[in-house]
Amino acid sequence: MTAAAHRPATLDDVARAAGVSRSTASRVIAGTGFASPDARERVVTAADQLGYVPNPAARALVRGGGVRLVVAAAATSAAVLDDPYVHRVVGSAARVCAPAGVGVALHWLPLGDPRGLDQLAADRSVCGVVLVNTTEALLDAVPRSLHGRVASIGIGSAEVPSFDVDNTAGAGAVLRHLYATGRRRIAMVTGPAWLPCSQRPVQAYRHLMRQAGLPERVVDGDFTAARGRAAAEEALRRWPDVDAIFAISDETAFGVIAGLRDGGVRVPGDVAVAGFDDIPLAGMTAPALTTASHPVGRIATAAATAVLAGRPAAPVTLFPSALVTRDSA
Amino acid sequence: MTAAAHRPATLDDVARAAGVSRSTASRVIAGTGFASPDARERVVTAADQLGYVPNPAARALVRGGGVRLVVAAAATSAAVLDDPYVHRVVGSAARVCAPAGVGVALHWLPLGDPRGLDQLAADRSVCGVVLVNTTEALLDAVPRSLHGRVASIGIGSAEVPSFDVDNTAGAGAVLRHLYATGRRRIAMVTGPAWLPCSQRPVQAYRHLMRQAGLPERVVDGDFTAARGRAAAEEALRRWPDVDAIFAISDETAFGVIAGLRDGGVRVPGDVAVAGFDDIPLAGMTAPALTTASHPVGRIATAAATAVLAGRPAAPVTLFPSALVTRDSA
DNA sequence: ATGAAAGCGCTAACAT
DNA sequence: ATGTTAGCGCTTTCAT
Repeated sequence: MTAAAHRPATLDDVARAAGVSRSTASRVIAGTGFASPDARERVVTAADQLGYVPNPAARALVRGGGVRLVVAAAATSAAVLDDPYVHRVVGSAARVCAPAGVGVALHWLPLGDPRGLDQLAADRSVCGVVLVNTTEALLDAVPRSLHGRVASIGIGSAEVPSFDVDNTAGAGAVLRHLYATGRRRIAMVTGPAWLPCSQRPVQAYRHLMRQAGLPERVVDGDFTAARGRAAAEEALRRWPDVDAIFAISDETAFGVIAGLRDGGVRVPGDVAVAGFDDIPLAGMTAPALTTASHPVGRIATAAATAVLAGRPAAPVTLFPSALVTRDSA
Repeated sequence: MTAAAHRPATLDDVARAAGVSRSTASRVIAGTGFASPDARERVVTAADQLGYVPNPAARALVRGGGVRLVVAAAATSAAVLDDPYVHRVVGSAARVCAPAGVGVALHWLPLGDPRGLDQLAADRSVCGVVLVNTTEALLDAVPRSLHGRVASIGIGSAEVPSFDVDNTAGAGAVLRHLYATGRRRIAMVTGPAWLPCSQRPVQAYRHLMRQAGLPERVVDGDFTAARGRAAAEEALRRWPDVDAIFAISDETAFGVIAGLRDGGVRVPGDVAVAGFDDIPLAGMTAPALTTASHPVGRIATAAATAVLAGRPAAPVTLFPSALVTRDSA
């Protein structure tokens, strides 16, 4: 139960203390194979008396299992390593992996050069990979040897299961809400053009606008608040009659609101603004932000769990996006 | 350079391909010991021809190094495992550890029961521990065997080096700013009472107020925006003449602003509000939040680096807190 | 049901 | 300078 031995106990210590062979001790500790009730009892007792904790590294070595799950984030720059969203994925993964004795590592995959994946595949200490900001090129670059132990938060492929929020439906709900509340000249601030999963809402937007006979007004964004601010100015300049702006991230939406304010435009009086994600602060600002909530933690957890399990997951797992109507739209 | 072998190459493969012994190959790969220029050349060539990547788990096993750095967060509930701040620490740590082949794990240490630390100490796959939300009790519970490979983000002890922002100076700067801009009835919303590092700003507050002959007005907080909102109402009720509120986290500050707004109080006209942390959104809201910026990423990076290095670090490393004056105060 | 023995991939004395 | 040898802590046939 206790015993903070200076030198951590090994399985050998346990076996010796229990008066059995290492093999027997291993069987009962790992819960595999047979052992007499008597032996089992003695091993368990010895183990927690010595404060024994199995060494996952040694275990992984012999089983060929690996001790690290790596979160590989594609991006144009290494700044992605400081991204809050990525950190949230890493945190969730770390939480899921800890009980299994698996640690999480964070790698940057330069956009044009997905060779980093080969390294990861060749590293026997890597038990699996969770892709973030996945692109088609990245998917194509996934080595065969990673099949079955890789997952994508974002788009997927035949070999790489996808875990993602239902962006299309989510964007649709936001847009429909804007329409239902009387907005007819709706602009959209997008995510980075190279990021497929951020294009989906754009497609939904274009589709819906066309269908409703409304003008399509898209300005490029990059998820940041600063860009949102600039995007608002641009929107105001190009389309003075704009009455709603849908930003593809809450950060951007807050930037848009700031930009609108700079331009003397009232929100939601003159222009409604909606975000996407529902970050914790979304409900605290003035005006409180209308947005769609996304279970990022659950998505990351599911992806990491699937990779950890090592068996092929469903090709696509979609998580619901839920409209949250507050004051800004 | 390439070669996505189906079975990842081992050191043996490299040695064989290079026509040398495993030891020689090991020496040149690990960069330790001697090797003739010729041998070195051949090993290097063979290695990258085979796409060889060393197995950190095997390496750790023989060197007794460990393959996981664990971030251990003390808290009253497991909810801490989802905390954005903790995730930020984990993310930063993961980034630092990745090149060393070390993964990061996230553990919750229940407040009253720090025995989890013994487990971590007994786990030979754990190369070190970074404590978050450190308390005195936690510090006392750090097993001797962890000494030299543990660090705290927060308070430290003789055995556990501390990496923290200079809370006292930071709070002082904020408070002085409030005073300099004419505020005289300043209230403070604290962090959780059990968290030592959140008490430091409170002490600074009390000290400064006393020194200036100003009343001390403290209301308990817990870092959340919801609590900030309630705290604002409470402050308004207890001290109708309050003219400034200093919240110990930006989230809380936004809650305070919301609460003030609920009460029909203008910010900063009637009451100035200052936060603490400078989260990304702090500059985007209306009013933009006056706060103090804290290099959380750098702190986490320093702590993880120290643990990874394994040699005793300076007892206390203080990071500067920088006042950021915006609109709210 | 249990033990003996081999080996996962690597490093580090110790020889040579 | 290089190879030989012995493990690191564990699981897993294979005998018994």
